[in-house]
Amino acid sequence: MSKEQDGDSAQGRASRRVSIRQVAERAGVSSATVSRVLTGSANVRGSVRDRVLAAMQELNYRPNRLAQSLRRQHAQMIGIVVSDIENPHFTEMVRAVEDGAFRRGFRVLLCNTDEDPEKQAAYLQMLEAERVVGVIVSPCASGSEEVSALIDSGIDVVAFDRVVEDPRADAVLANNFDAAQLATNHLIEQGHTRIGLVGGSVEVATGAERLRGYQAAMASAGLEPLAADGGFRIEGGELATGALLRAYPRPSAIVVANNLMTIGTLRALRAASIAVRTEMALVAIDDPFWADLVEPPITALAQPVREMAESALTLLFERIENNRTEPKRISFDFQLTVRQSSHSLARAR
Amino acid sequence: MSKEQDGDSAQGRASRRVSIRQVAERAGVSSATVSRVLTGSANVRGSVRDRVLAAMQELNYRPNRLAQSLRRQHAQMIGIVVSDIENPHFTEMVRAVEDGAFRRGFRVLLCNTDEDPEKQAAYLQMLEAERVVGVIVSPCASGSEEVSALIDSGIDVVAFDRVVEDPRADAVLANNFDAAQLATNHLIEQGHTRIGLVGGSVEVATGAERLRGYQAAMASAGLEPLAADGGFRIEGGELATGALLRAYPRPSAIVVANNLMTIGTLRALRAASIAVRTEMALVAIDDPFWADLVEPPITALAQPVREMAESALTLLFERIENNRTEPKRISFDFQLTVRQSSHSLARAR
DNA sequence: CTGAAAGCGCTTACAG
DNA sequence: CTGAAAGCGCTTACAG
Repeated sequence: MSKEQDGDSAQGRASRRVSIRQVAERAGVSSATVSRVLTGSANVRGSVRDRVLAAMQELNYRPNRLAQSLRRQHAQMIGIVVSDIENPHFTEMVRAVEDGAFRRGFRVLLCNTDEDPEKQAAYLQMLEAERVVGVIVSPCASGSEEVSALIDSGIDVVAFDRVVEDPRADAVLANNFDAAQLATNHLIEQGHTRIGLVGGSVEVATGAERLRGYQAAMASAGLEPLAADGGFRIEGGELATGALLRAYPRPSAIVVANNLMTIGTLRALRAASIAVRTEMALVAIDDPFWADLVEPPITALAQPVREMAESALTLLFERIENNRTEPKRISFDFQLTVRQSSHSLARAR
Repeated sequence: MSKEQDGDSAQGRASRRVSIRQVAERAGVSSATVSRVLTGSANVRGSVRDRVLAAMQELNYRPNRLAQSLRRQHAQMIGIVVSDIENPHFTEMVRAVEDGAFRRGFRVLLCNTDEDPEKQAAYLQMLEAERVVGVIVSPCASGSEEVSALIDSGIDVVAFDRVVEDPRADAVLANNFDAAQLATNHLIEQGHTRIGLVGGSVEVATGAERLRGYQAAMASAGLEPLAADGGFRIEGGELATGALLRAYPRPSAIVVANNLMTIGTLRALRAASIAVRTEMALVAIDDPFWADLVEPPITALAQPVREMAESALTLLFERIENNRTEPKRISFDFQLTVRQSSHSLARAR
């Protein structure tokens, strides 16, 4: 009822938005004062403040972020650029980033690139036009130009998973080389000698590093490497696994370089009626939630994605709020969880 | 090199942004004209247009979305409000929405509510302040006030999965009653008579509808219903399954009302050393990508999430671009995929 | 087809 | 502590 009494009651679609000005009028102060109580930046006399607050309430005032942002020269937003949010690795990362951003009063603009350099470029430029304060990006090949433009224009960027060329950016990385080496060594310790790799794209840094870690482990054990490229995707993993199965002698164990390809590998194995564990040992890099749901549960190397995401946010806000400028790079270790898919060859017999 | 020649070469962090004004000066036209070539809204003489374009190029001009949006009174953005993007159902939905929004030149603001009414309220108000053009929301209990405020202020909303109270909103729904009924009937046809339900929260419409569908199927077969509330979450599903297992006589089949709870059910069954299929038949509502990865593969009812998301976008843009005002409501059927987890009782013996 | 001018709704030195 | 005023970078009637 009280709502309806207001002179210019706001109902229906085309209702006039109430701005700082009408609040000021009703409270009998200047719009500058209203703005001051809004931002809490300057001191305002208690009684005046109360009048303003009351006026806001009565008029159902909502600040206009667009105006605030234009005035402040940036939006209270960060951009997240990932290749595909349907990859559980990024789903988790995005979830953690969203959470931390919300707590800090920032919104999140979601950008999927599909590993497409053009889409990435479009999104990066868009983020610049949108004047976000920062972006967390897991860059696909190239795109270094747009990243530099972003930084040039004063937007902070932290690279996630993969480095960007611009040395001014921060980076949160995982020790991919170590992970692949660890995975491979684990299988070697179980007595395997014919160990294949379903690897990711070597054009992507993570793919190349995981390949090298695998190769290093094989080399120092005096074993012959056997790698196929699965391009980090489900179908690729399926095809790559098929290729490994056709090798002679057929490997007795496989390291799979990410969670998506692991799905492909499981499919290929099922299609070929090859039993995981008894006929083919498996270690997966990435430890998605379904790794212990499948039968047998999969031995996996987990990245501390949540921690990594929080670290990325921390890095970002150190720049935004504390004006840090010297770039930082943080690396995280994977953690091996041994489940049933990687067995000792001895015991399997 | 040519970049460096510009009088006020823009380098380093604090570089002055180039605006429409400097472009206008360099091209020897008014800023109005620059704006016109920018928007493409009005005709501009060819030669003038070329001069402007050239000036933009030379100065590396980037339009300021913040200013555009303030002037136009809305941001080229839509908001997506879901309970949790880590639920594969929403992951897929968000992915599809992002895709369609990008194609239409819109950005996506991601909002996770965690089913928390306060967080949802905060996000809904934020979306209003941000002046997005529309929001797709899978609302948690309540929140109807903020939704109405959104619509009052001219922002279009379409409800996803669950209806909102405000009759002005569009809705994209799934036939939850039918799905649960179908799932239950499938198990009845296999000869099961003791069929439990791991249900979702009844405060949520989808939870209540799925429960009713289950109850209807049981009733018309003259069977006694046995339902436990799993709250649509993994742990809840685990607990609810535990409760069903303690019932006497123990059910020989379970319908699980969403994908998260199915994970919980699988865990509970494993913990109790009860074999899926031979000792406990299973039908899951939702068909996540891992449903055919587990052993045995799970019989599941899939929602056409992608289609539903596209439908939601279509609805939204009908309002935004074609000014449709009468509300629409679209329903989608689930599709049953029979896999190995639901067996005929006869054959199992 | 083009320009001068007003204005979107805020914030923030600058005075007092 | 408070107000008048300028300005963030655009767009869009209004004239011509």
